Amino acid sequence: MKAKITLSTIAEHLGVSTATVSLALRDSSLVAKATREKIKASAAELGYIYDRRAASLRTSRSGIIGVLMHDITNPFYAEILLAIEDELEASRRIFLLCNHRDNLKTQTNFIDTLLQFGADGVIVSPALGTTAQDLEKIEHNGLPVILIARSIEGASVPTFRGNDKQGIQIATQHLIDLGHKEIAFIGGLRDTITGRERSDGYLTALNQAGIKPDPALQMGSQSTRLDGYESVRALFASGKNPTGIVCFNDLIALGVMSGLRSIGKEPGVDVSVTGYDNISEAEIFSPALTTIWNAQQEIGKAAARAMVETLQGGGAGVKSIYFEPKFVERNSTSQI
Amino acid sequence: MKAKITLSTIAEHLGVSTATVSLALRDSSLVAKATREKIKASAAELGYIYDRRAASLRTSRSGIIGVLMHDITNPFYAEILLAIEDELEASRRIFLLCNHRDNLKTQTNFIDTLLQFGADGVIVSPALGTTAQDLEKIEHNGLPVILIARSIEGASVPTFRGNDKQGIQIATQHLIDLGHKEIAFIGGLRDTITGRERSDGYLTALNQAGIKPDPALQMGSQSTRLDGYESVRALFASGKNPTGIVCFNDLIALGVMSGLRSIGKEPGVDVSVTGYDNISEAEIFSPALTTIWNAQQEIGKAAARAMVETLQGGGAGVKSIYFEPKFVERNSTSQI
DNA sequence: CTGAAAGCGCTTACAG
DNA sequence: CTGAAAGCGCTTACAG
Repeated sequence: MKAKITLSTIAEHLGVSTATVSLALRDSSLVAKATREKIKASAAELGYIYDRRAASLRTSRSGIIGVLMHDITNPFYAEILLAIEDELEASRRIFLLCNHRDNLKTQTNFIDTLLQFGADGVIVSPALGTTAQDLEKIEHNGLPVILIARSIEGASVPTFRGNDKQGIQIATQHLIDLGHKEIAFIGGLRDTITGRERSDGYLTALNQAGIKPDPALQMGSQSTRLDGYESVRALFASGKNPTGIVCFNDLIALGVMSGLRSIGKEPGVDVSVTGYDNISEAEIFSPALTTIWNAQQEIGKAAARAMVETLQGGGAGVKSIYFEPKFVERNSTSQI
Repeated sequence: MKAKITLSTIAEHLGVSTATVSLALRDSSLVAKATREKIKASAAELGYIYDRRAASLRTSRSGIIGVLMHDITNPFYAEILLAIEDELEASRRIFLLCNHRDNLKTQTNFIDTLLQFGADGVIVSPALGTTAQDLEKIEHNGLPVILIARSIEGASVPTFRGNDKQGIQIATQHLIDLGHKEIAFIGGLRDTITGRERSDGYLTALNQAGIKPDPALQMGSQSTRLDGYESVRALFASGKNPTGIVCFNDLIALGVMSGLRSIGKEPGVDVSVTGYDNISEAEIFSPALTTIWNAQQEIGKAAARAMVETLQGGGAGVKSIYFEPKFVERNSTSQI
């Protein structure tokens, strides 16, 4: 371990001031080109490491964007994250990631940490139970907030997500068009906005088709493969025999298809299954999953852009966007 | 947005010094209990936010641990991460995560960022092409390094991973014991240490059984579901007809099983498939995957503990561990 | 084009 | 038990 190299080390080394070194390293035209080159060369040679803590303390800008998500192991969020990453990279900002798994305490702790590090802004897919006041607290401390995937009632922050009710309605209608009458809806927590809206879309489609919804066919849960697997097994074990299943998301659908196989039913043949999101795996599963694209790439890109714009002072122009879902038909659904 | 509340705001407010406030907020017994209480109450009331940049600048400790991984969407790494998270939480440290996707440049950039923020240490699953010198550069800047999942030749840093050669040998032997003779090996990059060791384990088992390895049955690749899916389809399309497939990891195996189905072959019946890692999904896929447990929970826990120990000055006692793989038999393999 | 000086918000000897 | 003062490593007016 070596002694720390700072601006003054370089300044002394070359007989200039730290102000000059600081400006030169940021390539300011205030410093003569020759001096700049000399300083940069010296910095590289000495192995100088820029101290962001000091700089951030002085400027009160940190270049940090906090990103909070439910579950990065869910490809839907991973794909949003990729898009954010691509977008922020161009702006030379870095992001701190928190996987809160719908735990409000984890979310709160992380936000406190962001505040302590002087983060510039936060993009958040809010944990269950997040209130408009929670978001106001962040904004009150000077950080712009942007919501993705879930909206919060009463919050006046830009929000980027899909039109969930419409999306699930399309999926349900697709099964109805194929002749299905006993259609289950599996996954999603009813106390989230997405859970409610998707449930709504399902019920609306059934009602429009004159099918009476059966509460025993509606099973809420978290949204992992395991939840789908267990729910569908429980459903059939309870004596129900739906021929179509609308799933809250693709992960649930993949779990449901595995669960169906485990009880001797072939998905796409014996039971039709729809997903939601269109994660990349949907295409390569067998049977390939009929699903609804949930605009994850667009959501990530729009959120990151809106954040950068806001930080550059153009936040007034940022508007919430509800992306149109797109239907993707594959092999997991068929005529009854 | 309010004016910033600092130690001096509180100090002025109560007519004490900032030194006293600083000590009181960290609950130092140097400050009278009554004073402490008063200060804490005032801090809470004013909405004081501790400035870690300033503190870290002063103490040159940041409480940040960097964690670098190939791919957090791979549950193997996600499960390691969970274990690290649990362990670090207890020590009041936070971690910064980087998903480098085997891109050396992404890794380098992130490490530079860590250095700039004055991180205390780094736990890394190194990107392809990382050298012992790269790690030395980090240590040279005062950060202890701990490796997980992959080791680096010539590096003298603590490493926590499984015994890969042995693990794959067990899987291959299992297929041999079931009577398979045409056994493929799919996935993994041969230029990584894990890729080489697992390939080695496969070849060793075949050789011991007197089976001549066929190069056309060995397909290296990245390690996603999609890679498994495409590889197995290409393999059968090329005219080969293995009855058993040893996969580099579980994700590959899941992709392979989907790929088999897509060409009309039933995994576990027509073709036996083994995985590696034992991620949670292995158990709920249909057929449930026969695989090798790769100690991910243990790896994460050991790495985080070793890091905390090192930072507390007990690093001399930290030794590398190669965890024993465990065979888990399920339904994706059967007698030929 | 370059330098001297102040200050961001902490913590830590040191003095009393 | 409490306070005054220095200093961590930057950046930014300001002066020349």
